[in-house]
Amino acid sequence: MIDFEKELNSVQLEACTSIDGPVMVIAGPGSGKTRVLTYRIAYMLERGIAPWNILALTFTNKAAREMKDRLERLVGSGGQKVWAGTFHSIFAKILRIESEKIGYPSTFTIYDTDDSKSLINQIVKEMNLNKEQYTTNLIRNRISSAKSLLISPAAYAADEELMEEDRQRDVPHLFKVYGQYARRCFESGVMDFDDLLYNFFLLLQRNPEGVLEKYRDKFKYLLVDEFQDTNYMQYAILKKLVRYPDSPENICIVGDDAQSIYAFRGATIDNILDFEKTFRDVRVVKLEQNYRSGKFIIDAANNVINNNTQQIKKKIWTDKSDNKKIDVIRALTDVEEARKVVDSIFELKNRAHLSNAEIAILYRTNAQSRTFEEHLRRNNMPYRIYGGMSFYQRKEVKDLLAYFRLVVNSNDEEALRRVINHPKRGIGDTTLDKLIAYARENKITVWEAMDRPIFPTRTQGLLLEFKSMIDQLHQESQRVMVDEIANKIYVKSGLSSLFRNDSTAEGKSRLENIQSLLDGIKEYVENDVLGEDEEVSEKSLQEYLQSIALLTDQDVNPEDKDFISLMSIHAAKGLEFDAVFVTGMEENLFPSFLSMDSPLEMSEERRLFFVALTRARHFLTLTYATSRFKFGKMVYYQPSRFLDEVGEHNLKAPIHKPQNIVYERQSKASVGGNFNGKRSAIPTSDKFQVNPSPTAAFAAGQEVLHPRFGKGKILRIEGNGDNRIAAIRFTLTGDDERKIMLRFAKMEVLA
DNA sequence: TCCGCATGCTTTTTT
DNA sequence: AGCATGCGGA
Repeated sequence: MIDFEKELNSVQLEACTSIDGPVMVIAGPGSGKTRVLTYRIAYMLERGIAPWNILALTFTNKAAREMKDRLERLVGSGGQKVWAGTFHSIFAKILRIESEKIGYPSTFTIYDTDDSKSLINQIVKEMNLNKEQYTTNLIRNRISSAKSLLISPAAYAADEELMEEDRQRDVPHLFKVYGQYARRCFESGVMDFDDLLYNFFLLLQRNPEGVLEKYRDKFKYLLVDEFQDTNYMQYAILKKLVRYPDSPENICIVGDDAQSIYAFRGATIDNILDFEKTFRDVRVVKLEQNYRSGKFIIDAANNVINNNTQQIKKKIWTDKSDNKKIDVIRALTDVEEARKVVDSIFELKNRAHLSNAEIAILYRTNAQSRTFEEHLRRNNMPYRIYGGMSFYQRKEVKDLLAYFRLVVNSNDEEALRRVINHPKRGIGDTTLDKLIAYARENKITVWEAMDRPIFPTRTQGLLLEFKSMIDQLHQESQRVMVDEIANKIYVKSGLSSLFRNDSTAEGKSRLENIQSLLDGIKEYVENDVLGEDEEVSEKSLQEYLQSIALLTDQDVNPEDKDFISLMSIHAAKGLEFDAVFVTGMEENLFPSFLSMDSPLEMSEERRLFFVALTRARHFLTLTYATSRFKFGKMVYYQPSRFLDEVGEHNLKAPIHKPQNIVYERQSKASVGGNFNGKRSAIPTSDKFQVNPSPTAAFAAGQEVLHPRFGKGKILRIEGNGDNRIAAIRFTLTGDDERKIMLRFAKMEVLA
């Protein structure tokens, strides 16, 4: 029996025991959020709720694992039966069971970001579009944003506003790329990361009585962690599961609007605001007591976040007497910054006896890790960089995995393209292009095209040889254990002899990586991790692939645990360390130059800084350099505005302000391109805070505020009923007028 | 078809 | 400064 009253403070207790009906827990940093989540589940189990009726969703595998571990410690093995995992992994698991209902094979494979990009490039090439305009990232971001707003290719093409945006960006045919991309994924039996959510939504949408009812009935209690990071689509899925006539609406969302740092990825704070409106009688619990950081850190964090206007009112506080002030280190260059940080780490270790594992170096962009890495290595200090290339993204690992994928799902086009001529077997680009073109013309998959007699005998022979090898392996994979088939694929593919004949240093390290991949598979097979549910128990190659497709580098556990952590602030969310260095505190770097002319993006940067500050338990150091190398060139920087917001009384010493330096104005890159992306004077993401007025309220002559275009004047109104269109002249956009469909627009009448 | 070298481009943040 | 891409030669 757990003594809930003893182990929780009164607010935490309330959050844990209010298990019926909708609950919103606003949890400040370090307020015992994970504790609440796990104790809440434990409480439910004690009350006799079956573990398989509980669904707990997180964003990262790490958070899910931590929740499961702590739950197990609390309630024993019964906790394993709770459905706890990331949005992506849980939905993937269900999709695998129900895939046929949306026309997918149960053997569907998953495209990672690189595969998606590669397919997009392929399509752009096939459509003869100019790739200077149709850049991969732009297209990918647009497609991804569309999906997270549940906009299908057809709906995209029909959406005048999106089409207008694409014309503005000089990519009027983007909708066709989206259509082709979606079709190709579907026909290849693959899903990208977004599809795992998007298709799950479709699954529920299209099968109201079969599937939707089943899962509504199954998941009687929902818990959602980091709710502030959910996007429209994720929230829509949650509502599907919880909102229906006579639903008990047992959903508990946990989040903190002050820690919302993924708006760029489509996460929207509106979800938190909407939650209270959508669900009736929401019980709101605010966890404000911080058990993590010293009082100067807490005060600094509060000072910083108070510079943001829009937020749910709360103030984090601590009763800790920790009296260590925040240190600020100024350096002349990025190299000196790294040196001083390393010096400071030495000092901390000596003076406060910290172990490496209790120290973290954080930065805004991953590129900044390099100098720190060099200095740490030079000083023989163990470190680990998160957010670089994950193990599974290494070329040699991906190559072998691509073979696995092809064996599981022979229609996986990207896997095929990757391995068909690796190792070299005389099937070059020309052949491959022809094959793909033929498949498209005849509306068959590339795999099916391979045994059509369209090539000279020699090429045909090579193709057939390859095809029958994969076919054979596929047959075998049905009978044999995963580790055995994995080894067989490694040998039969020719990769094994390729590596064995490579005696260079890189070759050796590649071989080591392959070996540890194969070892990992063996471990996977032997490790009898019970599936969360009896429905999925048999271990297939497909299941293995699915389990690793969703892993990030944070999920690979190193042998030696005592290392200094280097990571982006985004990656640090949810973590805490005794000593934290927040580096690169410079204007245009943090806050990023990309956020400079948008108040909304600036507040996100500030929330990011808030997250950075609150990672620290005792020692917090902010560092900045007045110059650093960028693309081989020296660039000068000014100290970040955020340094001033911390409050001087929280600092060990006042900030040294450099004088008489001419700062270079940075230019903006024109990449980006999700709906939050930006380019030219016309913003493409919401930049203005708007209180939408009802559609009927608009009339000619009014001054209005549009979330993206800013202030404008309504020249006239055209059409009527649902199709009323306002012709508006916006100050910002510079053109004569813009037509806005009032039914969709979220505009506010100002005067 | 394959390999080597020159060129130009990069930088948010990530499940 | 480093990496991917593209082009030309074998």
